[in-house]
Amino acid sequence: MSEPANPRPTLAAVAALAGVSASTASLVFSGAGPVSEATRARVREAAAALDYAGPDPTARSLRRGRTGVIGVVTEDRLGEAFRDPINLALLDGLGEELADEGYGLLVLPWSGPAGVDLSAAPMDAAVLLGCSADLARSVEALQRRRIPLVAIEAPALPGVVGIDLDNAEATRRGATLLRELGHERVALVTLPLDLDRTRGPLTPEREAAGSAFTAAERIRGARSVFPDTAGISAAGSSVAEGHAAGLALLGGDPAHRPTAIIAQSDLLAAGVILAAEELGIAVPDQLSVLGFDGIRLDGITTHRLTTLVQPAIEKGRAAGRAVREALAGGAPSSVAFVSSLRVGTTTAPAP
Amino acid sequence: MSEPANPRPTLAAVAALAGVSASTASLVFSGAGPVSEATRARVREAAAALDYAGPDPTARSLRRGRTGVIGVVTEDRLGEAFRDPINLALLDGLGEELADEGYGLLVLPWSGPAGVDLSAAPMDAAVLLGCSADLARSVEALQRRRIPLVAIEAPALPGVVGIDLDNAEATRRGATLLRELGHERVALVTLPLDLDRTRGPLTPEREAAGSAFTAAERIRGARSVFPDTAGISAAGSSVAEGHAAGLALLGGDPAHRPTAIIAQSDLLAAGVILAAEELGIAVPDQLSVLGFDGIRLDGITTHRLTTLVQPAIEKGRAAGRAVREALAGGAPSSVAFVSSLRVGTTTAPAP
DNA sequence: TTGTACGCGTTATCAA
DNA sequence: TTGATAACGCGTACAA
Repeated sequence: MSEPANPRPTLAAVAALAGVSASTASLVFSGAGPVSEATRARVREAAAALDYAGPDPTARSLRRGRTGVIGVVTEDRLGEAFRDPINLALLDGLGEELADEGYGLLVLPWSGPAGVDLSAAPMDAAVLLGCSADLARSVEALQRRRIPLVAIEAPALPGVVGIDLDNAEATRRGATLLRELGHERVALVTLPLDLDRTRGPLTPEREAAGSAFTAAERIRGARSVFPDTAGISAAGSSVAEGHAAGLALLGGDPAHRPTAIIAQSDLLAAGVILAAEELGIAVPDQLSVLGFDGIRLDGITTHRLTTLVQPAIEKGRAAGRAVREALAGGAPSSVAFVSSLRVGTTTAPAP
Repeated sequence: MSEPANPRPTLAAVAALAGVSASTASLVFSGAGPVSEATRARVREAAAALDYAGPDPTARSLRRGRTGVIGVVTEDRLGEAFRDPINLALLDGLGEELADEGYGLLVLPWSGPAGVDLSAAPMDAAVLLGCSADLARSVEALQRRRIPLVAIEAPALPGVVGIDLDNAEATRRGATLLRELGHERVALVTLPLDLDRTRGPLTPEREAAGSAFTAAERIRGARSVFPDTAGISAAGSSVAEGHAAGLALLGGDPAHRPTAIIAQSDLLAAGVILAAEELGIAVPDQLSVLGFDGIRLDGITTHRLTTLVQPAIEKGRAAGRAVREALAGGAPSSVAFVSSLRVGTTTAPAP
């Protein structure tokens, strides 16, 4: 006398128990269409009796042609991708525009051939978060599915809505400030150049082989002011990485050591400052440090970082709105955001 | 002469073009079943000609009864939930066990009635991340769907696999250390007590009304050593919140001010230390600080925090494994993890 | 090795 | 206001 398995009841079962047709029962749950109070009550009763959870999402998706899911394609391991405050802000913005509208966000860590199969994940649209590397391949796989695609800071691609940032121009403005302060020996601490994310000195070969769009753009902006600037590419956007890069750049002969460092993120910049302090190099008197992002650095440093503030949440919102517009049948256009230079206490005239 | 719309081709269309039946074409894409090289090639060709992206995920899900999606139910706004390093570590662990197996993670921010509809999201199983509040209601909605449920640090619930932590016992061990060091005036800085997340002094009313399981357990552990300990509940797990709480607790008369503070997270503890330093209170000589979590505090503080190290990634992995086991037809059992006290440089004998 | 038949659980359309 | 019918796009017995 074993308890019978209790399989998921179907709409048909509920309808049968209520003594109505499946289509009528469907109306009760979807709310679309006129149903008499009496039958509505009977159907609800039957549903309760069977412990019916409502229409099966998969069947509904198939029938309606919509899943209510938006894919968010990230390049990294999951935790890694979301350790970047900028991506978190983006997620917040996306959430405001999408999750609050009832969409779920399907996070798809995708690095090249590994990871989730982009062509098999159920979704109505996709947002590409940090996929500048190998972007083309993932876009290709997704475009075949005829779903709207939104890419954050990626090279322009036909049929893909871009949410862009003035990475080169903004960095150029920051570099110009340093130049005006008299700096000549300037070094770079960049974001990872590619999927490998290995820390190491910038070389023409490594830069050429790099696939990270944002990093490359910011390098370009810096070089437009300091043409031959060298530096180090970090293995991630973190205080620890900035610290390591800072030690490497600042450990040498004081006469030749850089008087300013352009870091490609605020976390990297904070790490550089930490390294400088450890080495007894005063910021900003002996070393100016420029960041990028404009995030809050609670507790990490007491300096007010000079940095390029980017509208990260706005970028997420714009991406979310683009998705909604596309799903509504519209043809959203790309958006370009601009960063603003916020001068803090980490930049000063060259010593 | 407008370009005709290019609708998503179906498997049937591909089959037709290739001159085979739909079922044969299906075999080509699923790989299951023997197909001659010749027909396989013809089907692939037809698919290429039509720019076919592969079987429709939704239809496939309906037919197979699996979506390949695991829901991750979070309590907060998205960015907020992932700003907690512990949740990030959990996500990493989950990713290792699930994303690497091809599952996508569907992030569902759910706070009470608002947010995504849990009964409408397509998923094969769900992991409840920080849903101790209002847990019962979300579990109810999900259990009707007959999908496996895994809850991280939640009150035991029938039919839900628990991934638990010794929050009370671990805190008790930390508190015991403080007691042995001679501390008597001890204050708490707790995680948010409920969904409201308002910062404020602990009162019996607020504690009773609180719904956050982890916070309550850790309070319980602390009180088992210091029965009447009061304190402040933070509005989140961040350095800034810890800082604010620290200022409030330490600003008073030195003769009555606490000599030790038990913070319920490392970020809160770091904030408390910052506040103490601002007030000229030396850590650990004049104030001992205890954290919880055992995360890396790169750059935030130079102290080595005395804290309770919890195996966060392991928790995520365990949750992922439980999901896989349940999906494979097994009956995974709950797992209880233990934290270990790591004594650093932020605790010392009471002054 | 290939094709036929059927159903997965819904919802849209239309007629009653 | 309700019900019958037909898809949605695919996978899987089973038969050929």
